Amino acid sequence: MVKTSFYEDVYDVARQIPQGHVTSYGAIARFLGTGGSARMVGWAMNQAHGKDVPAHRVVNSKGLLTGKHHFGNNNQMQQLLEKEGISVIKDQIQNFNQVFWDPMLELGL
DNA sequence: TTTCTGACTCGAA
DNA sequence: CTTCGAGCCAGAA
Repeated sequence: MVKTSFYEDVYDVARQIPQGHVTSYGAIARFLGTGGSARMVGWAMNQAHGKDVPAHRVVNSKGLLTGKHHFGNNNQMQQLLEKEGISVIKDQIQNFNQVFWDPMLELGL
């Protein structure tokens, strides 16, 4: 795997998130080896607009839709997630541990 | 080079 | 419940 920029690594992982599943910024950050630079992942997602990156499948460690405000409408992120079979109530993903997808388990296997 | 910022995370009060 | 501080790091100006 050719390492280019931090962003491409983030996008690459995000694109591999299965439909109906989500992961956290921190999980991606740890997988990339950047450790606690979860902020960078979120920042990368900010630029993910216009790319094939399902940013709506990336939430914070609590399963909260912290970045929903960047999807345009306040409820677009939730709509997308529910469309994939994920229940979201008040920005909180239900059954979070059941829909959580850890890149370490799939890509780092 | 320095400074600032951020869709984070954890712990503490 | 809320608020705060500190750690963390890539990129832009």
